[in-house]
Amino acid sequence: MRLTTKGRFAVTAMVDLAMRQSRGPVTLAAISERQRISLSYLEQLFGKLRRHRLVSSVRGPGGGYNLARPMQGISVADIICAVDEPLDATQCGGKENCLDDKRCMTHDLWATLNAKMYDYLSAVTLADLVAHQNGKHVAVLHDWRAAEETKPAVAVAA
Amino acid sequence: MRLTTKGRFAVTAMVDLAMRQSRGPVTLAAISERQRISLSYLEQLFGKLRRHRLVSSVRGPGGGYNLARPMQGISVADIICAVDEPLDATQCGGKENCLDDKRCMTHDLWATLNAKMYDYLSAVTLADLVAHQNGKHVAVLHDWRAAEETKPAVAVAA
DNA sequence: AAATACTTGATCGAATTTGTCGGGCTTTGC
DNA sequence: GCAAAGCCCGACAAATTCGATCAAGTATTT
Repeated sequence: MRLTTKGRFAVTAMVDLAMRQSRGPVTLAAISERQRISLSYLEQLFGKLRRHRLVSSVRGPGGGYNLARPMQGISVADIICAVDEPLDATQCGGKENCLDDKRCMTHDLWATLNAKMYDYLSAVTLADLVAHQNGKHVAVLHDWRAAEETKPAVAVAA
Repeated sequence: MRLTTKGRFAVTAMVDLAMRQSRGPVTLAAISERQRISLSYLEQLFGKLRRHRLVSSVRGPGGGYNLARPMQGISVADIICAVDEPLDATQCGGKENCLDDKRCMTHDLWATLNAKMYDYLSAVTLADLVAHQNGKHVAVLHDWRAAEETKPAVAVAA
């Protein structure tokens, strides 16, 4: 799972959409203005989001986009995967013949790390982000890590 | 914090280095061959890693690179930050005047999410990855999330 | 029913980033 | 001095990012 500005834009736009869709379809032009994202870019992003069934569109005046599911059912990981499609490319191509002998170090390494990132981002839903945005306390966004007893060798100062 | 293939390459190379540096300096040519990363690219990467004091170099025959600190003190986040320098660019430029009224949604949103990713990747050290590579069980790479009682609203099926 | 405004949908293009190749230079052990 | 290595640079293709323009669909108005 890659984590780029593209995914950020998509998540930002989706949060904006989630916060307003109670008042009917939301236009990309409005999101573009509020979030300062180029309209053209949003169009591409929402094209992918629509093809991945995360949003549905209503054309014509008064139209715009709606969430395809309740926002409790849409995770950050869903959004990022939708816009960042080519999610694999572990450089070995997913096969195991990546290196001479056994499967390359990279493969297992990143598979593990990727799974962790994915786990976390799957646990954060649009509803969580909207609640956080409204000043509420959201568990996933604060005490996600285990208590002290499972904390590993702590990282060095950044 | 961005998460791109560049960072992956750097981490892979650093794990390779960590696994062999007990036998003295490791040459980029050797890493290049083992990990199938272009030598020139490795040079660029290690240039940054050296400038960020994560590795030190020894010139001349028999030379190569060493870790600048023990591998327990080098986190994945350190490596990624070193090679991905322009880490900010939250599109609002770090200021708070990014949107009309209050600081833009994006800012706070990604600051939070970023901090989580960073926290996690800071907790994983080169030593952890090497141990995992050697088939040992490493806590951070498995049960990182809190026990059931703190688990938040669970994510939807992917 | 036709015109029109609004909004999605698709295609193209420039700018940036990735990753590779090649060369030349410097340091240093032999 | 020679060869092994780091170091630095510029050129390059490929992929990604970001933006602009045009085409198509639909509700409202006339």
